[in-house]
Amino acid sequence: MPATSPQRKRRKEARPSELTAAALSLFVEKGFSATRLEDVASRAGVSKGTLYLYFDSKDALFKAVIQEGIMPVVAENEAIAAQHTGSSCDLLSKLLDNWWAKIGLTEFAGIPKLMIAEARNFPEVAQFYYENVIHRGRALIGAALKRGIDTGEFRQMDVETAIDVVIAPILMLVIWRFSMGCCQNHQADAPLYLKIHMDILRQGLTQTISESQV
Amino acid sequence: MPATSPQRKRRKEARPSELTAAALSLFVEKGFSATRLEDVASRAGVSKGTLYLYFDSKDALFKAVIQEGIMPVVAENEAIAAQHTGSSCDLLSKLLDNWWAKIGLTEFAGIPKLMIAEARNFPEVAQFYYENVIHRGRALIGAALKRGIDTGEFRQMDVETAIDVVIAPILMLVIWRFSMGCCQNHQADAPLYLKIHMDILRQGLTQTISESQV
DNA sequence: TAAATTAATGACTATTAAGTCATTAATTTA
DNA sequence: TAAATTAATGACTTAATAGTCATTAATTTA
Repeated sequence: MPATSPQRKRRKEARPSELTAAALSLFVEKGFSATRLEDVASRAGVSKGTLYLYFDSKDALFKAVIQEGIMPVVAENEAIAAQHTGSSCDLLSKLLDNWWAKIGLTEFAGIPKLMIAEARNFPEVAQFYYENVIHRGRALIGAALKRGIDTGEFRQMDVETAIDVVIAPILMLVIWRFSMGCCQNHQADAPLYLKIHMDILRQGLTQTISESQV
Repeated sequence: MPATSPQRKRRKEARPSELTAAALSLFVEKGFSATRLEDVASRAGVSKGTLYLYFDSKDALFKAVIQEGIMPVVAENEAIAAQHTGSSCDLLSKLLDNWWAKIGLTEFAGIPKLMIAEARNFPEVAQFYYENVIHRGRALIGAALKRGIDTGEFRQMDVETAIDVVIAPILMLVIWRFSMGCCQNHQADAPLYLKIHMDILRQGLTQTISESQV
């Protein structure tokens, strides 16, 4: 009778999510290219061979991380936008708040930096991320801006370009944290940063009385 | 009498700048880590051994690229700020214009993305870049904002945070071009983008009459 | 409980690239 | 022009790491 637990455990169901969790941590910490699959496996408590039992390649592992953790948040935001009634500025605020809670405050906040860092060297992965996250995210902001212009809440503007101006400071905040952030002692105060960004945007986007009279 | 030119040329003076030029191209194209020094050497028309004759390591080669191409532009902008008379909004515009001409429109535009991508894995390089480029650049924008607040041209704001909001869209523009840009057919229209950014900023930063009366 | 199944292993192959150094050849000096 | 100097070379060493596969052992089925 073996009093000790067996050296190997067979846990077919639990492995994939344990592996994607380990992968997320390491991808965010080291980047995609610099993460060694042996480290992912060992953090998940299995051998490298086991990892390849569940994921065909490093690319496949990464796609699983995105599918599991980020795509559901995009879907949530699409639902928020569909249901929203009220000002367009409030809608922008709501979308930002949800993204901040589910991505900005979690380990997933490291993914935008990772994508920017590795997109060119891993075009297939980049394409997947673009179609499933970026494209849909931009469409959401674009629709909110267009809605505001149509109701007269926002002034006329080139929507595609304004999307970038709206998104950029928020992206930079998380990108910074996972890159150059290590160099400065002064870490940006995120809530204050987001408030100031929304303030500048609110005043910058809003139609002034003189404009509306033209 | 050898009619053919010699197989080897000894060109001690020209090698360093030829090597940094080749390095810049490849660093920007592939990233720091993924660039092979053998490729840098061969693009510069020499062997790998020769590269090591002039630069002790990959890190040293990168530092030379920054020192030669980016630090002079930072110095130019410091001079522009020191000499400026006129509105603070115009000063911001001038600084942006010079940066755009010397960095944004050249191969150096790829460096911000590179730094963000590799800072964590190459902390020594990141520290060098932070001290010599980022810190000085932020100080310039911060001084311009403070000047505007002091004269009453801009409203009261947290300067450190506002610096980020001012810089972020411009950084994202070049970061995008060298990363996810490959995924979308619609390349952002840079001049239009910069104009819209300055417009939103102008209105977003400016003190309104109601605020000044408080 | 014996046989069949399959989850898990880790040694192995193949490849890539940083950095070294003994050798070679262009150029300068005597 | 012969000797001394030094710029340039590229084969070599060393160290990673993605992905494979024959073997092992936990679990299920008969």
